[in-house]
Amino acid sequence: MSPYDPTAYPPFAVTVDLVVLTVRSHALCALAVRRGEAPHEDRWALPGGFVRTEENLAQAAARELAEETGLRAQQGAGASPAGTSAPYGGTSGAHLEQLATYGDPGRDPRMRVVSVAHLVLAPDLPTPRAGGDARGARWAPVGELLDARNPEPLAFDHGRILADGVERARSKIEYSSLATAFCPPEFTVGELRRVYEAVWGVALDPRNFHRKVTGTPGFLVPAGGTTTRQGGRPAQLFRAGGATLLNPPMLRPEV
Amino acid sequence: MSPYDPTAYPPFAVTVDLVVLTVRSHALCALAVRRGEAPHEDRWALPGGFVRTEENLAQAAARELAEETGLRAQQGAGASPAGTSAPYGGTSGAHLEQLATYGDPGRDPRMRVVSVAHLVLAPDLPTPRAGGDARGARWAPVGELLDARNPEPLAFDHGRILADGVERARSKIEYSSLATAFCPPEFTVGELRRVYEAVWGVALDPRNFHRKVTGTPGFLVPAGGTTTRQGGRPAQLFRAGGATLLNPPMLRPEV
DNA sequence: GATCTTAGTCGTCTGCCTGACGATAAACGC
DNA sequence: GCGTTTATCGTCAGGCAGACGACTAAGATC
Repeated sequence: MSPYDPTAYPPFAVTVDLVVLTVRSHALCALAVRRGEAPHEDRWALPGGFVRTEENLAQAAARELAEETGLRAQQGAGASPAGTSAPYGGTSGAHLEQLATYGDPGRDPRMRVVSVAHLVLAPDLPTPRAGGDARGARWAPVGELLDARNPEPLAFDHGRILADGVERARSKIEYSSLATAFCPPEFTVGELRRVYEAVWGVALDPRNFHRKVTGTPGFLVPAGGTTTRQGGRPAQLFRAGGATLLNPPMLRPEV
Repeated sequence: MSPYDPTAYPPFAVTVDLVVLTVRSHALCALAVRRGEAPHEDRWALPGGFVRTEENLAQAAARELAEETGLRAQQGAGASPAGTSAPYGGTSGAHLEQLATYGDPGRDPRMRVVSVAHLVLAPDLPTPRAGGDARGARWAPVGELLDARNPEPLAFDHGRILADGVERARSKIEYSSLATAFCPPEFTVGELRRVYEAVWGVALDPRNFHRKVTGTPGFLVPAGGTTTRQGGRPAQLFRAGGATLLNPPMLRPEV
């Protein structure tokens, strides 16, 4: 077979962009970096970078994630649309799954760039160092980043990508146990509830929530201790169980 | 701003591949084409092709779809992961949404190719003509294409892509009204039920199904006639209503 | 040390939805 | 007419979620 004629197809650059979500102080936050180079120099954007020749898409996303946050990724089913979380028992890894691909001709003024966005769900982390070509990095509440009146909207089409990632996270914690990816290895029912409340932006009944999560087989396993770090009566500590799919799902209240 | 230095990133080719699903004679079928050129010449594959410079990903998918089937696509929310169907009132267009992106380094022996797979749901169509560089085209039951004992498995990683697309379709008709995309503009409750049965590969209770779909506001609107094309008592004809999300969802029986 | 505040946990009740049917209706072929 | 096929309406029991009462156990405050 002869080598493929490179004039027969248009050349593209392929990047990965990351929507890294976490919950801190009762708000859903995303990782944003301040760009250190053109285009959109000095504007906030999602972390990301070019895919290298020898790596696949998930590896590129994991590499960028490690470079920006030091997080090891627990990959879901890779490119699989219904990316299920790999079984794990409370390591400090974050959940990583492919989100969607964005390739409009004008989205990057330099050249034709196709970006494969990935979604990362991580427990609360310290403020990241600015890595690589970024001038700064911060956790920003998604409501603020997506606010149409924000004087510093995200660069490129990253606002759209972030919105898609947030919507994916919101719907996915309904029918999977992925909300535990926002929690430390051991957590209480109340902490898990505050994750749902922050991601959905609603208040949930503590009693019904407790009944639901403790009554779903395989969702939570007791870790054997208690904590009072939230104040009030000591709460039992749990670890994420092996179950990945919630059936019946956790219902998101209407409006 | 100076033009971007093309030596600073590795060049990729970007393609779209299509998982085109339909229901014919009670079986979920996918469109397969016989390749007319290397690599994998004469093997069955999913339809697809290179993305052109001036078009976005959804446009490329719609163009390939038209070239292979003559179908006009009703695009969902494009790259949006929760691609919702555009509102429409019974045209002959098919549903199109982005599925996932596949970019392992060795997936195409010619060069580094990143493929943005799209999912198309279409009503029953005549056997397509072989378009472009294909030697042939056919509707094949997905169970047959994905059977590990099939002596003619799909080329490249198209088996994996097809499996992901089928799983997406199976889960999506649970909580959306997308099953109507498999039906002609006017259809009966029984025809819709046979779509669910073919996609899920299960038998559903006609009485409970009827109660569910007619009781969900906005799912179906009466078209004002009846038909006996399925034999038996005449059935009311319906059109797809405006609702896209089914809440509560249609439950897929276990096992 | 009594009391207040904050959370966590266990129960109860009611309404909605689903699954498993029975029964009836309206066409067709013989 | 009679059996067959498909559509459509009803009934009933069980499961689950929302609303909410009651009790428990820690730290904070007076």
